[in-house]
Amino acid sequence: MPEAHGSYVYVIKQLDLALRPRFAEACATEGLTLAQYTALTVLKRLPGITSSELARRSFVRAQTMATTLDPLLESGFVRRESDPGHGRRMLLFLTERGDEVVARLSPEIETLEELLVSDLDEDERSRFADYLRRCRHAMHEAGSLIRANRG
Amino acid sequence: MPEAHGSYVYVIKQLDLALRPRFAEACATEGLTLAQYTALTVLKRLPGITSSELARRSFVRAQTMATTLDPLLESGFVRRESDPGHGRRMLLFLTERGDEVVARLSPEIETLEELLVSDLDEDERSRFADYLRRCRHAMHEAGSLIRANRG
DNA sequence: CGGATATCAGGGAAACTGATATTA
DNA sequence: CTAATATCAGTTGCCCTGATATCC
Repeated sequence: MPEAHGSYVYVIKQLDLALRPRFAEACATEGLTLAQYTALTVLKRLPGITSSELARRSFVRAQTMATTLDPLLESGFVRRESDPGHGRRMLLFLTERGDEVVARLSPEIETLEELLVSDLDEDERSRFADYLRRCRHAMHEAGSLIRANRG
Repeated sequence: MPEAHGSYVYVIKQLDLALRPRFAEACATEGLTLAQYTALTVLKRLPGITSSELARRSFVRAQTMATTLDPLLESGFVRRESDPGHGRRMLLFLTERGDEVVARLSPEIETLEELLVSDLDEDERSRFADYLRRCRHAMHEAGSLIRANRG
């Protein structure tokens, strides 16, 4: 009877805050920050992506993604190749070590996921995951306030 | 067929990132930061709460909430009263101006909420809101890594 | 004493804006 | 010329840890 609907934004922000310290703690066991781990998982799904495209998909600016990637390139978790046929583009790939570190972190992340949805049954979890993705899709469609440089 | 379930954590982080700039932009029209607006809305629902309790409900530390509240006290959006019967506790209340500023921002936040769930029908929105709250509840129950000082 | 509150001080991850060189 | 990429530099919001004084 109070605020029956709405306040999705507010609760999502709260959930992000609640998850962040545990998520970051897990990542830290492998010397990764939260943003770095997230970039690695996207790169695992989309090998050969550019840094700018990775930024768009992650809802951040190209400059932000570049600083996230720098330590990953130095550590050898990610490697770059020049795009043949495009002199400026650099294509990104997970290295074997990068793939391994993501794999090592999976169990801990799984545990955190399980904690998050521990009050939901199987059907609810499926729907929840579906809703989350459709919301993300809507935000992508809505068009980036996040264009190239100097929006 | 790929990662059918799981990755809630990752998608929630993405949604938070996607919403943040728009959310912050709306708040900025009234000179508020995101964290400040969020604190005001909680205070509206729970008048007479302490700063520490507000921090717990917001999944942040007491020190963090204190710095969020400082400008709100200075601006006169929030006022404090000594807890009668407890010499140290300070009870927090929204002022009339604080209530007004939240009201003025409501339409813009509503628009953002609508954008977020624009791909979901009415039933799905209800369920989504329910799932989000139950996840938040689970995280609260899980017990704060966030205790008093010096965890 | 321990537990919780309030508060001072400093640090860090991660986003931002602005500007520039290069290339399709 | 325009759009997009990559990258250099500085800024900011906002979380953290550590420490201290007060109060039940």
